[in-house]
Amino acid sequence: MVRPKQKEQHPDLENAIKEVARSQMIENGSASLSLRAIARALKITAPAIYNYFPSRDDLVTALIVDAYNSLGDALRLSQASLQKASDGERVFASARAYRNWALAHPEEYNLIFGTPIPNYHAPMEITGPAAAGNMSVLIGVLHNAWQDGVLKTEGVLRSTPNMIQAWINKFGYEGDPVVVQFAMASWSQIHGMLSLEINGHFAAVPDDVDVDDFFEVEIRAMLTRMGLEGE
Amino acid sequence: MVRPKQKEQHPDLENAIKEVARSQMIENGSASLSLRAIARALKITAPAIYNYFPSRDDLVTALIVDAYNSLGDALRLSQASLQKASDGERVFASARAYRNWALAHPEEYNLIFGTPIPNYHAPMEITGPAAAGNMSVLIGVLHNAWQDGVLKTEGVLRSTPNMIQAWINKFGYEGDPVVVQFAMASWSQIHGMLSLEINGHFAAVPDDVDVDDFFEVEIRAMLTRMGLEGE
DNA sequence: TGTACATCAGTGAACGCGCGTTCACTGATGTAC
DNA sequence: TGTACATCAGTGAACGCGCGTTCACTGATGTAC
Repeated sequence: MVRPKQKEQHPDLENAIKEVARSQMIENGSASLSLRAIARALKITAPAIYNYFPSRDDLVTALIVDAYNSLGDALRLSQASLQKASDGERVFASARAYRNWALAHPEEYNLIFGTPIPNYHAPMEITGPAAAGNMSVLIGVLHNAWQDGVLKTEGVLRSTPNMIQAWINKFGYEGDPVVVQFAMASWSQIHGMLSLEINGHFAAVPDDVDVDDFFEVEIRAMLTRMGLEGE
Repeated sequence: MVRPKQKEQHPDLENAIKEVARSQMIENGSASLSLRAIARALKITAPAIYNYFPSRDDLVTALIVDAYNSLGDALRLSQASLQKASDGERVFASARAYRNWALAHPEEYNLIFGTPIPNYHAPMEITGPAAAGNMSVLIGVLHNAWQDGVLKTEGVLRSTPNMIQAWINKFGYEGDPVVVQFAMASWSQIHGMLSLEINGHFAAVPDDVDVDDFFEVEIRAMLTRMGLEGE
């Protein structure tokens, strides 16, 4: 067999590897990601991948970081076009962007937030900041609302500092801790709905169900709680 | 090597297999469950397992059903001792029971609600009813509150029927659909917090964080929304 | 009570498979002259 | 412009491993007489 010309079939093999890895995660789940299967799909041999990633785990880490950044981009993009919008609209937009990203990239969403991959341990010094970056977008939006004085901070049940303060100590935030609390709460709620939706727990037949409206209603209720009515 | 006396080392091998499977899931994650590893731990040979489970998938299915039932037992147990409690207290108790079960059985929780195991497809006719059974406990608690007339049903944002009605059509419920909506919403919120907590997303150092109070506050806010104040 | 026998849970070898990773290599490419 | 050469991306064989599953078997057990 004639050897194919180098760099012609795959002008950017590193990204091609990640692309194929992503599409194989969609088919078989992220836990069964295989270097040999990726190589087969790209019509190269498995050892060639080692020119780009030192090991399978490094490829997984790269995919995780990409996923965090991709989600972060989507969140930031949702805010970019809303300079004149109300704070409530901004929160709503970020929630929708979060969901739309997750629905468009379910396997990457599970890769980040789902059951950890067996025998893989994410290096916290790499994935930690990437994760916190996304959290910061949500906190930022709520922080704006707080600065605008529209966030409901009085008569609100507050967590004792445990978890909230731990986050602040680690990643830093100057402002009312209730902003972080609300961010965590909103995140939890959004994640809960998405996790159940993506993995088909809202109905016996996964494709049978339209969750859009349920999501909208729940986000609206969340906004009400935070004093950010309407849109 | 002398053959060990049958039925002496493992008087109930079927359950021993499931026990070992559960403990191996805790160590390595449910996705890497292996018949050979289970056999090794039990000091039997792998084919012996086939006397109890026709295939690996059937073992997984049995574990899933067990997990659903175990969770369901915990939920029902939380209600059994509360005959004279308020509706709010009952909802609170079920939420706490849900969380306590999940924290005590994180890998089983992920097995049920986390990323699906690669190359395994749950038979819906078996796992569907098991899942719905647990949902019914939560619906039942809220249904009681509704019958008592304390559930907030006026001025509440309601989902258009899509998803809620699909559930009702499938599993049946006679009463205000808002009860099912609230059940789904509460479930989502609880699941969101637990999924993030169990998989270590609330802090860079998983064991560093006490989520108890955060959980309590969020459940309280949820109760407020549903009109089920106090405890 | 003692003996012959059927049962069937568990064995051990084997099947075909896919995996991550290593290694010496090769040959297309781009560069230096 | 043409030629010699260094580079290094990708190859192909091999490593040791674990997996689910099948199969004919064996021998401890409990039962029937």
